[in-house]
Amino acid sequence: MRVTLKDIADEAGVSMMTVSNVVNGKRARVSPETIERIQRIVAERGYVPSASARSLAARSSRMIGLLVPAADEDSLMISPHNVAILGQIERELRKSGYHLLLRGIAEPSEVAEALKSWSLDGAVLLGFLDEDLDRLTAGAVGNVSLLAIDSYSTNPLTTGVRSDDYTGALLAARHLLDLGHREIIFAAPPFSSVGVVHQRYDGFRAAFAETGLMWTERLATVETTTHATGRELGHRLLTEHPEATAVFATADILAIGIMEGLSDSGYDVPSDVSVLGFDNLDLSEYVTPKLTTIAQDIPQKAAIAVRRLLAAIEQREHPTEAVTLDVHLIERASTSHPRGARTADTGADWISPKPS
Amino acid sequence: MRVTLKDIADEAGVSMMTVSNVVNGKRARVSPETIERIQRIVAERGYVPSASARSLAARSSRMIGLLVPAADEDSLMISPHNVAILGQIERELRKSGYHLLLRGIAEPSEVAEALKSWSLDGAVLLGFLDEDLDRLTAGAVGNVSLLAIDSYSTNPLTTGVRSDDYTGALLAARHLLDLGHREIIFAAPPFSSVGVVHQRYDGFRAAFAETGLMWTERLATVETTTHATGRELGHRLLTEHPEATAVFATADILAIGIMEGLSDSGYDVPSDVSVLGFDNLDLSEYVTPKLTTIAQDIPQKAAIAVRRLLAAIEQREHPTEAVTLDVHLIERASTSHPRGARTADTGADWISPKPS
DNA sequence: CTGAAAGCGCTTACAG
DNA sequence: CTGAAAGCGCTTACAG
Repeated sequence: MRVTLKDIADEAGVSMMTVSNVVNGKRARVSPETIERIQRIVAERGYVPSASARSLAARSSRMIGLLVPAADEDSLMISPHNVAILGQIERELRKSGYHLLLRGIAEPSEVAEALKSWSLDGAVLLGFLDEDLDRLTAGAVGNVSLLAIDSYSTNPLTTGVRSDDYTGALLAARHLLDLGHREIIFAAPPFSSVGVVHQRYDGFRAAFAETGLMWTERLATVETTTHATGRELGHRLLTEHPEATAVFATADILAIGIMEGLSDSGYDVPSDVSVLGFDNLDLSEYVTPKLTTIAQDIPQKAAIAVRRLLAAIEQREHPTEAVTLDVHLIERASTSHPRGARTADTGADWISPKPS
Repeated sequence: MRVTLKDIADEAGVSMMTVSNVVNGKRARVSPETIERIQRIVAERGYVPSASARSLAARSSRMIGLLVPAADEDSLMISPHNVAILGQIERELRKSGYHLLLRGIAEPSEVAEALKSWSLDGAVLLGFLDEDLDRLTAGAVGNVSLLAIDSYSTNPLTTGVRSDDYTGALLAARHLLDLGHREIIFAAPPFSSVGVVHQRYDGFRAAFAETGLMWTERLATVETTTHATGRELGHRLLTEHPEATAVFATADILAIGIMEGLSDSGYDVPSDVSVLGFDNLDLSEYVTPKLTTIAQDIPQKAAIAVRRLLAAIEQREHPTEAVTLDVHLIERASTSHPRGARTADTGADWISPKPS
């Protein structure tokens, strides 16, 4: 039923080895005529090599794992940012003749399991916290290449590829400072001393330091980075921080939730409070007002990640230097100069909203 | 280096077969003590079976392909709707011990190629047009189960799982008719006589028929279902259809673009034009005004798809009856009664919008 | 309840 | 430039 190497070899009157060489593009070892004849037969018979057999014999699968966090009973929570990454990663792998195994990871041991089970040549870790990386890579075999997206971990088993989070936050804070804001809230999920959010925290504070100002610690913490928690934060923001005139949120989706929460509570963005995000999701242009944010080059991030991973795999070398990609500010309508006074009664001293 | 079945067998003093039976849960054939001893050794040694070897020997991979359209040089275009589906599919497969190969399909032949190469047990086709399904499944081998999401194709090789698109559009049109609208535009990508959009077209017209009204054919066609094309449509909508008071768009993302285009052109939604979408994306609650839309149960759609696919695989039967899932209307702020007169000057005869 | 043998479809040295 | 043989790590009948 299935067409095999042997079938092709028999029909072509050559050995399996020769067919194998042709199929795998090792043409130096075969005469041109033989190559052509074999290729014709392959096409005619619709021969497709068995990836399992190849993996088994060659100890390499040409398959890469894309590992993402998954609570045990939950669906994969793929953020809009990570969807874009995923799509690009698949494309880059496909272009290079690799396949992609998508796998949700509920427990650390599952990383090693996936790696071993399918003899994966490598894996991309997407969406994990740096704090968890060591535990996750614990059982990884020596010869698989691991790459973590958005990681600042110094874990020697993984390479990191990320945007310049420090500079992004610096640009964000600078923008708000330039507009005249002084009381700026840093809205973020809980963060430790390592990782993306901490970098943004550092960059944010650095902007104050530059200008000689002191940043009064105004952290607003959300449990998770979602629209819902952002909205909730928006509701209580000016109650808890009545002096605030601006918010920098570490993600667009969070910023958008905050804008809605503020709006619910009768505040206007940006005239009462400026809001600035991070990611430049498509979504940030769909909301009202359009979100000022920090843009990362997501396709480039994914492309570089794949290229580095494949380089490591194919040359059997493990580059450990991380890569950091540029970011820039995109100014839209959610930030403006601060007002002197503020009132929760939007009807009072009414300011003409931008035509929506 | 790698721990194999044989290693475990040797250490346990039994045959490979016995270990294989234990690992695969065929416990009826092994004594309890042996089972326990083997399981202990497996855990100690960190034995993970080789999926390639198993696939090769068993002619079944326990791997399912998730096949999505991909232009050759493009990244996977995964719509928000399909992201949700993807996450759920991965979860359901994982729960059942299957793995997921994610693959972009640029040419029809790649479907058969992916299927054969990895000896996939089955595949889910996500995001393809019904028109293309026959061509895509052409080279599919007999024993793989194929399932198409959102398909009305009668292709005998595939099962379809979809939402009740006809009823969804019916509910949408009824809602607008009930509000008093008569001049309603049907905004959609180009569609043929089969498939999701056509179903919605039929349901839409059926609502008019119910009430004894005639629907004057007011089709507004967009090239693709995206925010950008929607916005563009919004710009020209009332120029091309000055009598229109409402729009039903076949997707939320399109509806949201249309709202923005209308707004750009100085029209107010819903007081000038009501807009109604389809999908109930998270996004539909983030925009202003919040979008009235038709909700589908996406997790259920994915879960049922996987369950049916696995049932077909494990029982070696090919159910061909398609499944249709319920939908319902979610009324938010983008629809309201039509106005008698209309003017591009939103300030004119102002109607109080629903509190957002 | 347990085992020995054949075979799944390839690739990898090693020869010539 | 081409080939014969061994082996990758499993499962599948078939025996006992």
